[in-house]
Amino acid sequence: MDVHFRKLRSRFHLSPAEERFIRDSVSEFRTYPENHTAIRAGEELNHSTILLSGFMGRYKDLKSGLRQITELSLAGDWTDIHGFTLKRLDHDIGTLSPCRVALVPHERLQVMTEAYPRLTRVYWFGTNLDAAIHREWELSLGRRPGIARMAHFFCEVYVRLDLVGLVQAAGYDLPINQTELGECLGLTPVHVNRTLQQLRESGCLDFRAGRVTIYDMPALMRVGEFDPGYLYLGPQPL
Amino acid sequence: MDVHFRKLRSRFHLSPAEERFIRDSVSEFRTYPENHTAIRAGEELNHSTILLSGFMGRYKDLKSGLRQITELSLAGDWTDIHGFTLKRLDHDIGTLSPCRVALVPHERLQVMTEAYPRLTRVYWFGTNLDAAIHREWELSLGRRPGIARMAHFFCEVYVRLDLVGLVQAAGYDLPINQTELGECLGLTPVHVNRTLQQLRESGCLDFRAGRVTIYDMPALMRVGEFDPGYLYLGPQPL
DNA sequence: CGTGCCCTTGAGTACAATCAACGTTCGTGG
DNA sequence: CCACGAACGTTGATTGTACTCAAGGGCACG
Repeated sequence: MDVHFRKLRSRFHLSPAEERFIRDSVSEFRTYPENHTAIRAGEELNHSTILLSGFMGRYKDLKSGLRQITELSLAGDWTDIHGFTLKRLDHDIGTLSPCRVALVPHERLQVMTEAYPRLTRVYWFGTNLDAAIHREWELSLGRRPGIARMAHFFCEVYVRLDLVGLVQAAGYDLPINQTELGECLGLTPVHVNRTLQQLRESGCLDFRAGRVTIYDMPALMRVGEFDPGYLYLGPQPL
Repeated sequence: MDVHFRKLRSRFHLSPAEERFIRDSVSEFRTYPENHTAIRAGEELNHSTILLSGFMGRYKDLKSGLRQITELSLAGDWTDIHGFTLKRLDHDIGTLSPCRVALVPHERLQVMTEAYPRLTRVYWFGTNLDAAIHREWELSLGRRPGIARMAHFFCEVYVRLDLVGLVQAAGYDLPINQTELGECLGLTPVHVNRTLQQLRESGCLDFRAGRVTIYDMPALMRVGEFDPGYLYLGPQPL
């Protein structure tokens, strides 16, 4: 759970009572294998999930089989706290790697909204941050060319992983394949491959075998026109 | 304000006290002209806005001048309640037509989170619904071909306007031009024009002079692969 | 040592962008 | 009242980014 509080504390001060309330709210820990669908669209929900380690994603599919990942969940994130108010999701949630999660019953979140208004606002902020990430991806998918979209994506994941100490000197682990990367970027696997080669040749970045190596972050940010404002980093007023 | 409560009541029961609290929270009514930027990205916020009539949008821009509209706000919607927790936005908010709005100070929303937990959950639901719409647009922008994207868009607006009685027999008013439609769909104006012609020729729909006329809704839904599940229509558990 | 998964490459295609011009409508001012 | 300009819509020609189809290569694992 520490990774969750670490992420929270990067933006907000939490009282001991608030932190204790959340710690005491976990009803169960689980481990999921790679490529496991944890929640299916439409299914009735009575708990939400905190991702402790690994990578999960939100998936939406077309009948044609084409699939879009609409957001990546990283260690420390709620994967589905929006399910607390929505009660069923409009998308699947699945793992991209083996994952460890903590489950929190919705009754506890209900109690939270009644007894811990500040904590409620903190988590409301969290879902609004998710929406901000969705919007940035809409901009990428709608308007950025493939290479900028990809560069922007790697910048975002860099910054978000850095929040929880998962960035090392020259890069980070991202255990997904090129097809899944394409599902994030709205590109076919073949085109992902060719675009990756462009980024490699430009000397910005390498991505292979689930490992991102960044050679030139400023250049990468320039290519992706990356501005982290939408991630609301650092202490927030609230 | 009635249009706002009408939309709320389509999904939730509101107590008289809750409704009164919101009515009493409006500090000001305003009228904006067409094409007015009401909120700029990054600007510090101390109120949120309910759209009473007209059409507004959330805009994100690239340096190149390309622009993406990430969501449309319709009469009855909060345009920026996410600003309550975020305190500044990652996008501009502007009008697509002349608009009438009601402003609610953030102090009142703060009080709401402390005294009206159920109302808080209702509005939290609202921002989660916004995120669901963002996700559906990500799917459109990333994976649907232009014509399906456009058909899907017109279906969504149809359903959302219908909620507040703004759909007439054969269609609805949508006072935007082809360039703005392209900014919603991630298409250039020229391509929007050609795609519209395809929809016209197929007999599904006509869009001209700010008016959408639907000739064959089932066909339109088929073209856009539209399933309204993501709009969480009808009474919600919460 | 296959077999399957993933990555890579090549050739051809297509959807959508770009560039450029022209038409229509409408409001405004001479 | 007509001329003009601006905004918007339409069309044609051309280009290019990204997709499709197809095949081959590397590597891990049973």
